[in-house]
Amino acid sequence: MSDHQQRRTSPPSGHSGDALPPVEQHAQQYETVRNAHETELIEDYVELIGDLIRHRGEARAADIANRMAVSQATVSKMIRRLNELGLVTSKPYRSLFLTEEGQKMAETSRARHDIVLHFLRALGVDDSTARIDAEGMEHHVSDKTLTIMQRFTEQQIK
Amino acid sequence: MSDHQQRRTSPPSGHSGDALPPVEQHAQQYETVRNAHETELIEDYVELIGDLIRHRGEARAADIANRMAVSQATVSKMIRRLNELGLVTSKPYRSLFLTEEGQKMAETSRARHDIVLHFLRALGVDDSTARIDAEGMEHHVSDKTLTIMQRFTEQQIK
DNA sequence: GATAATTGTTAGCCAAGGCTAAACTGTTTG
DNA sequence: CAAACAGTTTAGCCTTGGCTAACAATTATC
Ligand SMILES: [Mn+2]
Ligand SMILES: [Mn+2]
Ligand SMILES: [Mn+2]
Ligand SMILES: [Mn+2]
Repeated sequence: MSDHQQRRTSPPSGHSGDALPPVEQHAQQYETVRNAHETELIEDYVELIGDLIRHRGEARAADIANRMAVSQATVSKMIRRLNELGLVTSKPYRSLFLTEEGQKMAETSRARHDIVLHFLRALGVDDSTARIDAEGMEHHVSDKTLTIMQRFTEQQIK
Repeated sequence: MSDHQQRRTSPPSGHSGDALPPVEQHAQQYETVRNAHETELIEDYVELIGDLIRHRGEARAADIANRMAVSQATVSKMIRRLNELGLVTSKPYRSLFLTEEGQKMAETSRARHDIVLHFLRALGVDDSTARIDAEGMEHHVSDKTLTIMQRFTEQQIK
């Protein structure tokens, strides 16, 4: 008698929940998430730099490190990357500036972040929870959903 | 005349938008996101393995690779990690099983995933967009927000 | 203006999560 | 039952994004 298991057992007929999506669609879900992960940290840096400039007049590495709860070395390394990507300009030991492209990204990210944050609040989530959730969710919300969120928030306010 | 810039310039008085949150709160936003990133891939694997077992009777590495759009080598390596974490059991060249702990995680992840997906649909997002957004958002939605989403979905259905 | 404190950089380490190429095992088929 | 095929594993490579420790530059203080 063989100890091999059958290669394809039939699904236990009475299983609950939705069916699995077709392979291609399922694959696209994960791919989209992986792509978002590649850009999200960049976006958060650029957005924060923009916010610091707007609210404080300048963006310094030490402030970024404090606000992100990350070492200064990590920030320094990331700034080099942002530089290479053409998003910020920086001279050694001086504060940071956004390039045209960086400003555009900062603006877009901030707008999206705000929509998600305001949506969560309109939904009834308390401010500090909303801020935490928005920081992560923002990178995974499609433009379509963003539009719907914005409409919802406006409805609630009226 | 010195070419030094002033170290602290005052904020351009007429800046738009919300104020920056206090440093500690701001830091916590980013920390929470970083923590979520450490577990989210693990959760997706475990959840998918659970789904494959439920819907297909077994979970094989090749199926995971196809559904995740990732190489088999990547899956193989990840399975070793899941093993070390005590989430799955596996014999070489055989299909996968979830441990007690793995089953618990699969169940929790699936429940959370479903709440987010159903919420997005209730909000008016089309199915395929909702699926993509939910796959990323789920890992960044707090329990508090999850509860609110669930209530919202139930309201819409009634 | 010398010294102390703060801020920024560099070097070198690590883990996670991708990949390709090559080897190996299990299953199916002629 | 041997060969071909499909599935799995391993080795080795790469990038990202963390860290610490040591050093360098700037700014503040006496
Ligand atoms: Mn943001
Ligand atoms: Mn963010
Ligand atoms: Mn999921
Ligand atoms: Mn997911």
